[in-house]
Amino acid sequence: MSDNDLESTQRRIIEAAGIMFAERGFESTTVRDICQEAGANLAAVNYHFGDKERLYIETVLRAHRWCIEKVKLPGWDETTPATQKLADFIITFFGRVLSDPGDVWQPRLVLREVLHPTAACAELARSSIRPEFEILNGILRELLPDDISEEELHLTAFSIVGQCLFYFFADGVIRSLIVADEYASHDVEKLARHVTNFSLAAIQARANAHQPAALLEEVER
Amino acid sequence: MSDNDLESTQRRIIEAAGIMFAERGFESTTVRDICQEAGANLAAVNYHFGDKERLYIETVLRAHRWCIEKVKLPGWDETTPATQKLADFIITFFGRVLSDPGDVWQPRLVLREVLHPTAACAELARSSIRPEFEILNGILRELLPDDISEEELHLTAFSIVGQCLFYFFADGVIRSLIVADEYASHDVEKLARHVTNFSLAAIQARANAHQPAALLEEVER
DNA sequence: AATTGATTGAAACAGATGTTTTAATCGCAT
DNA sequence: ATGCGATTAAAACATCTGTTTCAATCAATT
Repeated sequence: MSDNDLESTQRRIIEAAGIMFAERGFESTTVRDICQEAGANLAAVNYHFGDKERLYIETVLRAHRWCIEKVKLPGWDETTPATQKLADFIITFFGRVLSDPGDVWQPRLVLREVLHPTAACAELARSSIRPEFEILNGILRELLPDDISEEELHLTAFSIVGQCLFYFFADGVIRSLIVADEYASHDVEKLARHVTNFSLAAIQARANAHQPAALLEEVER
Repeated sequence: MSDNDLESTQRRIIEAAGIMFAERGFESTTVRDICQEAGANLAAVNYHFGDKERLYIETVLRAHRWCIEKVKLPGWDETTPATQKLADFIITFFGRVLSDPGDVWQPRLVLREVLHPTAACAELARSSIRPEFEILNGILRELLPDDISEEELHLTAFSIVGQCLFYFFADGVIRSLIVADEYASHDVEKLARHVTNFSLAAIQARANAHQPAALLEEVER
């Protein structure tokens, strides 16, 4: 009954449920499938967790704690350049997006819940995503001109996470658009490098255009 | 019984089904809900369409035809600059992504099917998305250096559509991250302008970096 | 007006799914 | 060994959902 008993029925159920919830969602996953996969009796879910929804909440909470524990940003100090922070942020983000399904299901379940919150976990979804958003905004504030509007800051942040998340939610589309070899060659480092270069180029162009922009207009007149 | 009879039961069922399929997906939408919303009898779906799946296919096919008809790229000629083509592509793409749910459900249903293809419509999803992908690749080939790799071309295309689609699939997240006024101020023109500027800046930086890159390496040695 | 085919309405059916019940079994302290 | 609480097993239950059935109704034609 210990929480750390790797062979306990609860553990096996959480593991099976996590994989299936992450892959097919709450509604499309049946209690029977979970129990069969976990090698447990049909009544085990209700006995150990009360009902299916409480099992789901428990699974999402554990997945969230797992992510906080395992997928961490590296430590920064005051000498770390903002460009490095952005690169770190993006590669960490990709670590979740591209986690192997099946083996590591926790980030996928959390991402699914964040993108399409269940009523039960809506609050967790909000509270888990906001700090990351603020970290990214902080990095971008260092990279962009001081007088940038909050709105443009947010649009820039959305552009970055949008690029990353695309590989998560459009995985099937990507697989059908490019040849198998190219798809297989996608990995965290390569994709993170592309998104970092692409975004930094756009950000630095925006930063450089800030002051000279007025001058250029003068010239054109 | 006419296909254009706006008051026919088929029409009302397709309209109700489209809205609900687009919003909640195939599995989470029940035949009973559709018929109630359409003011039709429970047996109407099976009588007019055979079964629920064939109703779904018919609804997706009509939505797809509607999109081809209504959401079109403007005409280009050989004098149209590639930057303009990219701007056109992005704003057209946003026209689908940000369509008003409820009133205009067709683009959302097609997007949903493209991102998470049902077995029944997988082929349609693939065949409808590939031409758009090739159009975007063509535009990017004009903007990027000639010797760009296919892979980098594709990654750049993914960066652009990823930014656009983010506003589609992460709508709930966005709403919870920014204040209501800012969310309400999002419209097709503004978002398309941001994504276009962001992406063009990144692309042009990449184009300019192409030749000088080797020189810079020389200098560093 | 009568007939015929298409459509609609109401009820029932069959299968799947979450939950509950009740008895059997296991682990362990006494 | 015994008794007891925790766990598991098997079956049944209740509800939901897609589908079918069959009679009633409607619309158009003769």
